[in-house]
Amino acid sequence: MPLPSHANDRTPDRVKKRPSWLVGRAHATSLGLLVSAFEASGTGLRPFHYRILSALEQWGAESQAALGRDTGIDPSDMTAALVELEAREFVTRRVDPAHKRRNIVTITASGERMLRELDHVIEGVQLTLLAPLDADEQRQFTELLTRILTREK
Amino acid sequence: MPLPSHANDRTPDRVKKRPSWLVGRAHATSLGLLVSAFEASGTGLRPFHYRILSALEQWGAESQAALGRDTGIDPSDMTAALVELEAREFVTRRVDPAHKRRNIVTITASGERMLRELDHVIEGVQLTLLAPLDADEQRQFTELLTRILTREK
DNA sequence: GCCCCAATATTGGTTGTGCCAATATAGTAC
DNA sequence: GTACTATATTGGCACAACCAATATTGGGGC
Repeated sequence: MPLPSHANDRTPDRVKKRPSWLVGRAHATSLGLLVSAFEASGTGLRPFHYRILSALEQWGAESQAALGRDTGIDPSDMTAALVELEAREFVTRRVDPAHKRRNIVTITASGERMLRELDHVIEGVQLTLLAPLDADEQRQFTELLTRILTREK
Repeated sequence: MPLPSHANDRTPDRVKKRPSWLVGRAHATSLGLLVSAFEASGTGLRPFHYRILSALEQWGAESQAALGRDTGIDPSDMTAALVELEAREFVTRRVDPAHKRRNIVTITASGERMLRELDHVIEGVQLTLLAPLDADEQRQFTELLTRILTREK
């Protein structure tokens, strides 16, 4: 359980004011909240399962390789994740008849229900994470982050 | 070399607009820049070495345990890091005569020079990371991040 | 002063994650 | 048809954060 470590410390001034450090700490906080919330949900799933289910819900059935490209998950890790999701009947896998080397992954009705349940879990994390900011500031923060990531002026 | 992975992808909408996801991606970007910059510097040091040297420069000689509390580095990892820093003569360690179980760690003149060199490396990373934002937005971003981390309204 | 507990440094191991290599299989391009 | 590419899977590696066990040493309670 990777809780936000190094929480109440005195960090050198050189370090603690740098955006790269702040972003790293924010990530640790966010990840800690996320993992805790998923654990507390009792679903036995983790954030990357949510990414997979989200991609399937949005783009429909896909091969494992396509799914990996959509979620940034390595093919080898994808195999393991899908075995878990299939065992819990949140997805099904069948060989594509037209392309027999492909596994077509499909989300089940139960998987869609789980996705919606996880939506609430994740929304709760956003609320906690951004609680110190008012609505306007939350929008600003999100917009600035997006700009940094898309590298757009 | 943990470069920012999952860079040019199509991420599910459910995922890609959430602050927790954006923060995670920003962290990956930042970390990639940081590690690359340290590698390119040819110093053979990594970001956590910088944290250690920074703490020593700011608060003076400390025991390893105190240093660990100041930098969020586990005592066992601290030992390994200090062995490296001592081998390169950026710090010295000697047993505290008054408390023989403590190692007093001191930064050397050479270590202080290295610290200043690394300052430039890190400043370059901040410039790259925040390049999409203008000066005002950079200040806003840093302030919002700080508020989130200190949990202050 | 003495005894028990806490602090320190160290070694070694565990866990989780992201990545890569090798392989077997199957489709595609020419 | 041959050579190349894509796919799924297994296994493993590297790295970081963290934890456990140990030996040593001080400090506090009595």
